[in-house]
Amino acid sequence: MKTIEQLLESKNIRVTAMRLLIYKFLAKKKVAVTLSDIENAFAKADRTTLYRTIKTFEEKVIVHQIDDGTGITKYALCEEGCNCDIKNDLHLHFHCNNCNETTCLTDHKIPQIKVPDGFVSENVNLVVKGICDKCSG
Amino acid sequence: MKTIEQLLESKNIRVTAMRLLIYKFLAKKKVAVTLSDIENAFAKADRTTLYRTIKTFEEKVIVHQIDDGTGITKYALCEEGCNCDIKNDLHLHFHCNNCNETTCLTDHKIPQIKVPDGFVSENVNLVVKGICDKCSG
DNA sequence: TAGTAAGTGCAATGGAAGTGCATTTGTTAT
DNA sequence: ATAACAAATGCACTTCCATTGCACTTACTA
Ligand SMILES: [Mn+2]
Ligand SMILES: [Mn+2]
Ligand SMILES: [Zn+2]
Ligand SMILES: [Zn+2]
Repeated sequence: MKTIEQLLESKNIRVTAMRLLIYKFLAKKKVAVTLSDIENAFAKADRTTLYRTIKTFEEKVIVHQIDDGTGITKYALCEEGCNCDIKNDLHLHFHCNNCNETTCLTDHKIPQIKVPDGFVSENVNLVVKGICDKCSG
Repeated sequence: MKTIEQLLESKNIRVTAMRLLIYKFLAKKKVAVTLSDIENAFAKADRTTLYRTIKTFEEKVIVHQIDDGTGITKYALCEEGCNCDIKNDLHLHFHCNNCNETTCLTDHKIPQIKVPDGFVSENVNLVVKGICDKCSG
């Protein structure tokens, strides 16, 4: 089990207070977060810093981006050893129409999708919408 | 085979010049279009009119919206007898990473997706990304 | 410890989406 | 046909998220 510091160093980005805080925030959350979620959590920090931090995390494959169709991009921590950099996430995402939260279903892999002749599939984005476990209870 | 006029009337919306033009534009295109594609095609018309026309078409299930992950919503004509109103499209969409065009694969239906216990699936958005037939040739 | 590269904060921009209201156009009833 | 009404259009404005330029500060490294 790596520390966050070790993780950041292994990705060749500097360890800063802000990055540690944001990483911990993401780790604590069990659902994907928007930039404004982060802004609300760190009201004292500048938006741009938070924005660029998350972009750096994305670039270094510490988080992955999720487009759940709400029009607002969300982010969630990557699994260790994921290959978010090659393909998009192989796991699927669930967006709750009730609480509006988006969850990584990390152990639900996306099935093989057939495309017509001439088309080459490189990656697949799959978002299931419905009612999440917390809301359906 | 219905005329466009008959189609619009059957959906209880008025036949106007603009609507006919936009419908024909969509029919001519074999790929999904953005609002600004339409704006470019009808530079003389007001943006709002185009916007509201496409929203009306969407509401009346003449077009369906496609979120291909580019951040810009696209639209494409519905098939006759589709049920875009109930679930999202059952067919899948292909986004070309080369030409940036999005195609309806109308006869490629989305497979059944399993979700964990407690989650209820209502609809599914599936976008395959890669190289389209025109670009892979 | 000086120099350099990276990170942060502030201000401004841009694009897409959406709304209020006045005007025009089409439909319907007299 | 014409008045009355409803729907469609055009213009102006707004909001929200994403993104960038530049100055300043902080962290690494020779
Ligand atoms: Mn995920
Ligand atoms: Mn489609
Ligand atoms: Zn929920
Ligand atoms: Zn292509």
